[in-house]
Amino acid sequence: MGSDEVNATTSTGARRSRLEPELRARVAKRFLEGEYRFTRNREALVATLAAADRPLTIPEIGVAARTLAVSSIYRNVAMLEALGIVQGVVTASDFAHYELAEDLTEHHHHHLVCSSCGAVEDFVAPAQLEDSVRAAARRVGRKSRFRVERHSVDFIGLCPNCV
Amino acid sequence: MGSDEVNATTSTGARRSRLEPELRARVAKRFLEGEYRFTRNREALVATLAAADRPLTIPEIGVAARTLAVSSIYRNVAMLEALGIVQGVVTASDFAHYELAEDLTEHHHHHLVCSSCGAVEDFVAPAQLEDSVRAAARRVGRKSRFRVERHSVDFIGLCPNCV
DNA sequence: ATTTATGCAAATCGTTTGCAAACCT
DNA sequence: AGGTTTGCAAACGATTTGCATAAAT
Repeated sequence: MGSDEVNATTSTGARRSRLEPELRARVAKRFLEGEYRFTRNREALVATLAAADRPLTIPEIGVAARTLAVSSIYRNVAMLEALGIVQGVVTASDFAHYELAEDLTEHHHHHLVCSSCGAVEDFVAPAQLEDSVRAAARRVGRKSRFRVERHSVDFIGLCPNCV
Repeated sequence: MGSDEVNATTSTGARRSRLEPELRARVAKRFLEGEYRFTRNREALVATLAAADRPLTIPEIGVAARTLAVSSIYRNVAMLEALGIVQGVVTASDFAHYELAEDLTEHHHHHLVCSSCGAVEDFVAPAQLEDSVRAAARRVGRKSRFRVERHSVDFIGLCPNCV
């Protein structure tokens, strides 16, 4: 079916970069509140996600933090997600994608999802769209028992590589 | 017009119903164009999805079409997706969810996705939201090489069952 | 009669988990 | 020390696939 290649050498932004102090402090705080340790590996994982300009898969994270065992990446990503530091992005890809939570990045955005290869790109929506989405969310909250926590607006189509 | 439905039917909402003739004809046409056979099992599968008011998982489809082997459901759903009859819905659930394609249902809608249990409900968005989304989609088409085919607006949160 | 669809069971592969050694405070 | 974290390998489970049989045209 889907040839779902994740070429990890594409532009994922900076190489093994350090975490900016301010972000580092905020992440460290959440770790300590959760009574977890802020190890070098975990810092590298967060730094990798912070440096990327799009959600990354576990294999992609593994390339950037190659000292870390794959199983540990899975474990850490799950923990980071529980701590609200990382957020999963669902796509049709074989691999799950992860990105930093928005309250850490201060950068509300949405995704362009390729229906062919599952690749994900970020994009920032016009203010008008955000206003409409928020209004609709409030309305759902009024009309049903579903408690809306956040929203996602995805544009699904074909990325440049898939024509 | 005024009623955007947030139908929360019980977990197994689909009854073994027959396919309405008009829809049946349109689906059958696509099968023949694809040189596939419109078997009783496949008709039952489409009927099950048509009768549901939300995207279903493969196990849920299996309950409604219990004569069909699970592997055949997977195979048929994949084929239906390739034919554009069925559309996958990505959630955090362990199971993929599927629904009839929108050009068959004539019923454009979006989803409330439970972040806890992965359940999915349909909801119809206000016209204003749809206008904003379409405008943003056009803008993406202009500003990038990504070819937008469709969009999805999901509200993620907690369903009534998950408090 | 010939081609396609189905059922069954085995294989696949991303992800999870158990456990002993390595690590942090 | 007393705990947590890590690596390794084995386990897990949703989905896929090979092949012989059944059904459709």
